[in-house]
Amino acid sequence: MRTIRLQDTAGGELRELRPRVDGRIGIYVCGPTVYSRVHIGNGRPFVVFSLLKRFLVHEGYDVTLVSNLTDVNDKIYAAAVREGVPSGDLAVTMGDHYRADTDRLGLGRPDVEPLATTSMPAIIDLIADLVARDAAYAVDGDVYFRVRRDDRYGSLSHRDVDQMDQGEGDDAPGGASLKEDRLDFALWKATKPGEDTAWDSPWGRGRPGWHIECSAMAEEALGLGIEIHGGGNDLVFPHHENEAAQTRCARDAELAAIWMHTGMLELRGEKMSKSVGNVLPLHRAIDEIGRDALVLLYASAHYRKPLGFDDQAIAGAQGSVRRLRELGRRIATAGDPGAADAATDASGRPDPHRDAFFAALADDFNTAAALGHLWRWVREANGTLDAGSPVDPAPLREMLDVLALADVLEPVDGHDADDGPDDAALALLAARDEARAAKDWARADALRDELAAAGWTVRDGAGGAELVRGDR
RNA sequence: GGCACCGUGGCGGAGAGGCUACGCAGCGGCCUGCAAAGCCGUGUACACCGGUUCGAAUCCGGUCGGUGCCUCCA
Repeated sequence: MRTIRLQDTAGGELRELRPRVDGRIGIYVCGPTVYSRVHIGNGRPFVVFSLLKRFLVHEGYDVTLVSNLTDVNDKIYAAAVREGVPSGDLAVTMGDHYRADTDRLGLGRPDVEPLATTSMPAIIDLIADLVARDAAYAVDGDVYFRVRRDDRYGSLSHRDVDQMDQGEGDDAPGGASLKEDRLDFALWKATKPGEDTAWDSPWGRGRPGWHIECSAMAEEALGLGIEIHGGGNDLVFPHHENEAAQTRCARDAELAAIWMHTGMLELRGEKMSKSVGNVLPLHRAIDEIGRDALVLLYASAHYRKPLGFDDQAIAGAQGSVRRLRELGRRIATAGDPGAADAATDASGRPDPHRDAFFAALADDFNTAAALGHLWRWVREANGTLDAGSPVDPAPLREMLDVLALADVLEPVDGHDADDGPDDAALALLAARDEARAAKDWARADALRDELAAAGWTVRDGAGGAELVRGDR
């Protein structure tokens, strides 16, 4: 196993990944609040942590990826009222959409996907523990977390509690606050008129606050000191700060060893978010861009950096996928060079590009740098093929597999069953061969145009002409 | 205002004191009847101004511009 280092938001520096139990890694990622279809910005953590899991599995770890769905919350109530449906129904519908949309990414599912609504016992227990420890207090059916009780509050997001306190703004727009301190936040909220779901608790009927559910679900699924806790960097404060504080005060232990945060997607230099209105829904992105190009696009930037999404970037990713496909096709037609170990080339030498690829991933999961090495491999392979030698695709497949892109090497190219040229196309090709033999270039070119219209690209090679599926 | 961070060639995007990735697009060449594909080559790229250094895109200071969070947000 390689030494793997990841940037920890709390420490602000690279931290070595050290499993609590040898060979086992737990990852908890904050998933979406299911009140509408997810967009490609929401998709980034899903992709990043799914790919990270693939990499860790490749490295020999037994990985458990847990990602929750927040299915009770103000936004869901509001959206349900707008649409005139029960909030529980809306959450179920949108949860189903979320799973279906992310399924289409082809990255598999997280191992566990807990729901807030089915985690109530753990949530209530955790709140009760906080109350018992005096880190939380109940008022009129609400329960609040006593922020100043946690002397390390602010350590994750690098904020000073006293400075936070100086901010302005109204605390409770609708009325007087029940909080002892304006920094305190709700663990449990008494049910209000207009809210159509509520659960019994020692403090009365109500529902959990947003932050507490993650502390409870994460601990329930993975225990304390989770190797990696992740999410978008817009969750650092207050969500993750609060999660960390809750667990710390309830358990005298840290919830996570490494806090990993993904950067925002940007459209025209602005964060993509529903409130800005510049969103591209994930399912539409998959339709329009293509699953492979989309995954490649996510992988093309380091996960912590902002990633610009524009037409040229999308076209670039699509072009890259085409090149990969083309190489896969060339390798397949060139024949089997004899199986070699994935870590060595066909002649038994170590494969430096493959090694550099995985080393880059071990260094703060730098998929962008890793791709750079993959492309060098691609270029060399093409050169080998140009020279007439076969190429062993095993190292390439190994690299692409970690990025969930190995399917581009499949000769069948996608899901169409009707692979292979039909008789009509083959007849046109034969006619063109004749015309070429007769040096009737005009006729040969006309036949090539006909083939193109039928969706076939003619490729003249040393072994004669062949037909390749044209680009859309 | 506070905290975190960013400004790299047409676009995307690595890197982080000397070796100036990579992809897409462009241009030139090889190959080809012509193309396509591939290969080779190619671009005054590191916001600006100072400083440190033998040497800075990389370090320090400042300036300008931008982003995120500080309220729900991946």
